[in-house]
Amino acid sequence: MAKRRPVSNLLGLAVLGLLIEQPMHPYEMGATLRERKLDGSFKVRTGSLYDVVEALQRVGWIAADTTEREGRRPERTVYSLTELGQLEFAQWLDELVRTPVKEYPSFLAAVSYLGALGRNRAVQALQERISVLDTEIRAIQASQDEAKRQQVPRLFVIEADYAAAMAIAERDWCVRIVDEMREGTLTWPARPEPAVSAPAPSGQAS
Amino acid sequence: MAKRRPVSNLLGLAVLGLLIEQPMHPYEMGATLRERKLDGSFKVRTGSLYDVVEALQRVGWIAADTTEREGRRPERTVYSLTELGQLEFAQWLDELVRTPVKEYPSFLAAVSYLGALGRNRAVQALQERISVLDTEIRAIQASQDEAKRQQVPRLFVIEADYAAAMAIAERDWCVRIVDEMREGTLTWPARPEPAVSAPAPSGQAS
DNA sequence: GACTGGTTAGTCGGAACCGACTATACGTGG
DNA sequence: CCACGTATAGTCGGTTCCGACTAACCAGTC
Repeated sequence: MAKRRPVSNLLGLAVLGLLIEQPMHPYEMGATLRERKLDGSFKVRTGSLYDVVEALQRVGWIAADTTEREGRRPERTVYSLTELGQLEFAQWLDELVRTPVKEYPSFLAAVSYLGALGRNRAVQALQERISVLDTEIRAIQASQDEAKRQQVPRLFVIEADYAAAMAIAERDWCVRIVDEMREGTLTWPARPEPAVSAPAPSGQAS
Repeated sequence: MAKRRPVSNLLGLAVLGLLIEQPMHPYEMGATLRERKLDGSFKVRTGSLYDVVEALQRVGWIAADTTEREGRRPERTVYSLTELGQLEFAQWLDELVRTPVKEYPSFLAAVSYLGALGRNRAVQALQERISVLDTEIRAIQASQDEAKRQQVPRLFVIEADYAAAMAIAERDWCVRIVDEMREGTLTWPARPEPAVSAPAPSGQAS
């Protein structure tokens, strides 16, 4: 099998992406990511940023350029992309697009135990989620409209498009489930608590 | 603000959910989760399991019951749900359903830099993803049909329903984007490399 | 001209996470 | 009847992650 990717933190991908344009020091990367709203796609944390930069340097995808210092402020180490890093960036990206990775969103976990909430509570909680999602969706769409008005090329805000599509799909699913619960299509098992699947005829507890 | 949840690992939710039915030792929890296919919703790792169980015990949501031992095999510590744990379980669940949490799926990250792949490579990679997703979707639907044939109540396999809905939405989005790229609705910026958003008329780099 | 709040830049230690490992028991085919 | 694979049950140590902290500088302002 292919050896595991040496830098797994996706923030590393963001770093490589930034360094394509120009050399930067870590703090600037963080600031730039926030400016461009990419902190909605990448979990930008100061600590992780410095760790990931070091890791990228260790494997030779980026290299420390200069270590400037203004006055007596802490040093700023500027990094730039190596040729290897450039190749690996494209490959990493390609692989991320090609191959879906198994992830564990918390709503999936919650849905797995939805039965344990009981019908009424489940319906109420789902309705609340729906209304929150609606708000989020409208916010994304508003910012998309704004981008369009400013003639930002769609490719530059395509991640918001994706985010909106997913949020809408989730909202629709919730709506469908709530409807089914209310119409009685989706029924609760006899006893409200257990989520056992097989009654297991051979008792083996003490 | 509300104090941060003392046990954040979602595997803890799964543990609580299992202990509602009956006391168990950690290894059995892992096995049971796998049997019930809940390892598709929760990231079940031996190490994490024991860590999370200890954490749950520390905060008093579960309690160590007995410490049995058969022959000279390692001890099995059996845990059971406390009353507090029962309440917290429902509350946690409720909150997870009510409130969407910001997450960072890797495809969102990839999409954020999709431009850097270049038109042709992006189209190819997306097509590959579409075909993988199609396979996954068919697999889920097959297992859903099987569950129906065995008359498993829908509530018990509802997480697969959700997973399928999300996968389909993602597939559809990818299809739409590929179409737009091919029809030329979604165009590439002049130079293929940079993903800069604002031209920033005031140069400020050294 | 000292104090306050914000920005720039980065360090550090603890918590969480997870893979690799240990060790016993069981079963079964040659 | 024993070697080998598999199931049972859990430990341990290294890496990753991240929040809280340090520390200098700047710009007002009372």
